[in-house]
Amino acid sequence: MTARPDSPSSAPPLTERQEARRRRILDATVELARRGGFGAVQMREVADSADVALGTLYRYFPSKIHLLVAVLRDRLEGLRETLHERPPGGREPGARVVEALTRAFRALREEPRLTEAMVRAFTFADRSAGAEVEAVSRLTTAIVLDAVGRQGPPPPELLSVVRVVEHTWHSALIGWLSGRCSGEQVYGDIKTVCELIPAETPGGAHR
Amino acid sequence: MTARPDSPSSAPPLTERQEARRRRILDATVELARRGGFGAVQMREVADSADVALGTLYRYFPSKIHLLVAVLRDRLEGLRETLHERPPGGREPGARVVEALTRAFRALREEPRLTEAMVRAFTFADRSAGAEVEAVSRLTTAIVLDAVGRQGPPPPELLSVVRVVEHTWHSALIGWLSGRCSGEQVYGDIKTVCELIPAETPGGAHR
DNA sequence: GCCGTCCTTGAAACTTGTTCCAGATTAACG
DNA sequence: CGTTAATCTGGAACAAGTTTCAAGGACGGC
Repeated sequence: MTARPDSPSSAPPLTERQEARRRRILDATVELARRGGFGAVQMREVADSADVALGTLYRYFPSKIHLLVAVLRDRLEGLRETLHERPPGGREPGARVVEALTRAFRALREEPRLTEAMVRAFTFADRSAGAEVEAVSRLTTAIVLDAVGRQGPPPPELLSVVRVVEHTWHSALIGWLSGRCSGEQVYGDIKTVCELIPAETPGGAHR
Repeated sequence: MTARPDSPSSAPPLTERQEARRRRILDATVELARRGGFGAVQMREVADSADVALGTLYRYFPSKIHLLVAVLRDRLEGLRETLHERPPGGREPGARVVEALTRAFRALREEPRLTEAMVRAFTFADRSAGAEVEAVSRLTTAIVLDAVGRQGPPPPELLSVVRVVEHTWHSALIGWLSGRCSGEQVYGDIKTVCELIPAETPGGAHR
C-alpha cells in the first residue's frame, strides 16, 4: 500500500531518487513541525520545502495524518536503537520501564511542538491510517517489552499490563500537550502505572 | 466544585431563546454524529439542522472541537446522574470503578459513531479549548472518585492512580475506535488498571 | 414607546487538506 | 537508441472549517 523503507514485504522497492524524495519529505515535515507544531505542517509547505509536487507528496503519504504518523514511527525506531545501545539499568522490570519512558519523555519535552504534531496525528488517526498506526503501536509495545526484559512470548496478563502502560503513556502525553497535566504529573503517572508490572520471578528464566 | 450545566459563574446568563438555541445546536450535533460520526458533523449542516446561522453557531461554540467536547460534557453529566441513581455495588473501591467504567463503555458501544465523534474531538483538542476540556476532565475524575467512594479530600497518590485510570480509559477508547483494540481488551484493560486502586482501609472513615 | 447595544442572519470570502488532470520526465525493457 | 508504462510536475478545482460584514431584530434602560 504505502511505500515503506524497511519492510521488504508487500511493496515494490524504491529507486534511489525515490528514497531520497521520501527522506526529504520526512525531513521537511520534522523541520516544520519543530517550528510550529501540527498547524505549521501544511501540505503545500511540506511539498515546497521538500522540492516535490503536491501530488507527489500525496502519492508517498496519502494524508497529513499518515505523514506525521510516519515521522513518529521514524522517531520511535531511533528511540528503540538508543535504548538498545544504553539500556535502562534498573533491577526490576518496572523500574526499567519507568526509566525507559522517563528518558523518552525527557527527549520529547525538548521539542514540544514536534511532539504535539506527532501525538495529535497519532491519536486523531482513524482506520484509514490503520497500517501506520499499527506499526507505531507495535513499536511502542516492543520498546516496553524490551525494557521489561522478558524472554519468551509474554502471557496475556502481561500484555494487558503493557497495554495499560501504553495507554497511560499516550494519554498522559496528550494531557500534557493540552496543558491539563504538568510534566511532573506525567513522570508521576508513569511511575504509578509501572507498579502494575510484576517483579522478576526468581524461579523463572531471567537475564 | 464542578460547574453545573449552566455554570452561573463567569458567564452572562442566557435568555430563554438563547438557551433554546444552544440546546437545538447540541441536539442537532448529537443527531448528526450518531448517524455519521466525526466527519458527518459539518458546521453548515449543524447550523441548518439547528435553524441558526453559521455565524451564530460559531458564537456559541468557537470551533467544531469545542462543540463536540461540549456534547461530551453533556453526556458525562448524564452518566454521572445515572450512576448516582444506581451506584455500582461492588464491595471494594476498585470493583466499583470497574463496574462504573464497564457500564459506561457498554453505553458508548451502543452508539459507536457518536462516541467516535466525541472522543476524537476530545483528544484532538488543543489549548484553545482548554476550558471545555478541563471541565470534561474534572467530570471524569469526579465520576471515578464517586465510584471510589472516599469521603475527604483524596491524597495525591490516589489522584495519580485516578489519573492513570482515566488515561487508560481514554486511550483504550481511542484504540478501540481506531480498530486497534477489541472490546474485550478494553474491558480487560479497565480491570487491569483498576488493580492499582487501593482497597478500602478498614480503620479509616468509610461508607 | 424610544434608543443604544448587543445578537442574529445570510452570504461571501478565506484557509488548508485533498483530488484531479494533462503534459513532461524517468525507468525498464527490448 | 526507441517504446512503453509508470512517475513526477504545475496548477486548477473541490470540500469543509473558519472569518468577516452589512443589514435587520431583540432586549434592557429610560
